[in-house]
Amino acid sequence: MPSPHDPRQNHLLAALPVDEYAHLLPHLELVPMPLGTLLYESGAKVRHVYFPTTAIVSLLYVMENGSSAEIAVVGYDGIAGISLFMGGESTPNIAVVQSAGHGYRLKAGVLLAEFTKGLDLQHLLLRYTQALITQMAQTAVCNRHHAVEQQLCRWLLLSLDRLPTSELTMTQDLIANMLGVRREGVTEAAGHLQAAGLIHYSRGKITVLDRPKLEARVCECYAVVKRESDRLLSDRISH
Amino acid sequence: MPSPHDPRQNHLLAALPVDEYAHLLPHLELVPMPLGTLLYESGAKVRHVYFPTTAIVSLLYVMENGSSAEIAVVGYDGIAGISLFMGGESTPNIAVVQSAGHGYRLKAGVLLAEFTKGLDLQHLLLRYTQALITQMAQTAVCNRHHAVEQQLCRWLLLSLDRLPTSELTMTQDLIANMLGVRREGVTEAAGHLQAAGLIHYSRGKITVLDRPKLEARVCECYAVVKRESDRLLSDRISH
DNA sequence: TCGGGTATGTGCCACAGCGTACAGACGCAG
DNA sequence: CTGCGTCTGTACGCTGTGGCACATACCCGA
Repeated sequence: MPSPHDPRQNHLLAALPVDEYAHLLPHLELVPMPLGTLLYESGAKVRHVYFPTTAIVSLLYVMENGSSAEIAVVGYDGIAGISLFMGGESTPNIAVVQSAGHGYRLKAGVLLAEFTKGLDLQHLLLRYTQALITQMAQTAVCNRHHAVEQQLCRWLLLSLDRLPTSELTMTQDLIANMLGVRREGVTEAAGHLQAAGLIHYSRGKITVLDRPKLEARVCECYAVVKRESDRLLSDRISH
Repeated sequence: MPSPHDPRQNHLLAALPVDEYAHLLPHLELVPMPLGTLLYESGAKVRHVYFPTTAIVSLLYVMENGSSAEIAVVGYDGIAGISLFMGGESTPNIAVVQSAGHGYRLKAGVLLAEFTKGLDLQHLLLRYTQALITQMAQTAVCNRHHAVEQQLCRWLLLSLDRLPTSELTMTQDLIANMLGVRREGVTEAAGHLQAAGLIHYSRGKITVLDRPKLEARVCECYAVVKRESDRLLSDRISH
């Protein structure tokens, strides 16, 4: 009988060849990741990296005045803590659990040792980092040019892609913090989407009813990120 | 008598230990980089990487409707073409010369071979990439929360940091394309700065008269990027 | 069952930025 | 010196979003 938890639910771990995976496996520690957990603080040294399986992690920048903006989002497709192997050990951003679930964590030293060998893990993590860079770049573009409603669509789709069901637990207030807009703006945009029958929500539960229509309404940013992620992280790793 | 052109004007090349630098040196090709040169197209395979010395390169995303937004800027502090060693070979962005000058380019294969050895060059490029990530993330934040005038200040300071003089050749129209705003918005913001005696400009020449006051008026984004770049790329590389 | 906290809906005003149009101002080529 | 193209300045209305205030709806626990 298979365990409900398996590190290979994370796509990066799943893409590793068996021998490299075997090196990491004894060190992978299953951790619950409840909503709101702070994985990294701004400027703090990274002690563990996290491979989410069912949780979703949000990378945020918090401004001096307290308002915030989401930079990128990480789910079972990725890893939180790239500054470790990029060599900086910390970033000015924070990482917060946006959707509760589980993940596997690894002590910094273990990952670094394996990364330094320069084998498949390194290639994989660097390609993933490039996908993350694309996501950040597109976030910048979207923040510049697109309306709140479109950004909400993008955000919903990015979350949906990282969840097993089409229901997400997330208040409008939290979404507003992620997007860096007013809560009322989210209320209004979500009202439109609900009126059009694309979603249903009530008190922190959002259900996506019609994903195709959502994709029809989103800005090009979503597709750019999706296409690039698929390209970079198709299971066949090309060297 | 020293040549006016020296690869070590580029800080990444300058930070390399002599033996690794020696491997690259025979392959480094001095190239003029006139204003507007397209170094990479969206999705095109990277054939060369560029180490600017006196030129400045802008990484842009161009939307389907033709409008654009700057993602990050690269000068003598960096390298254009990170997708090569990150493993993706291409990105959805373009790279354009924003300020004319020179740089050294290297064939993709040469850089990749040296990068794969996993020595100082690799560490250096990855740390630089992290600095670039910070710049992108902060661009996203700035686009979300800050006014055009502050973004103009940030843009001027980022450019100034990568130039030898305090004069930049750049029409307001071009700046507007970079920032992804209207030309009139730049005119207005620049008018304020000129009235306050911070800058002087006329027909494509902008002279910064009072940098300290410019730094006083810029949003926190500039300092975040600067601090992180300095931290990651101080000449002593820590392993 | 009732109360209090939380989540959502709505309205109002202010204003920055967009789209558009057009008027100077400057510089270079002829 | 003249004319034309380019760059910069200014004005107008419009809309999306921010800041604020408050009303309603829902849930959970006492």
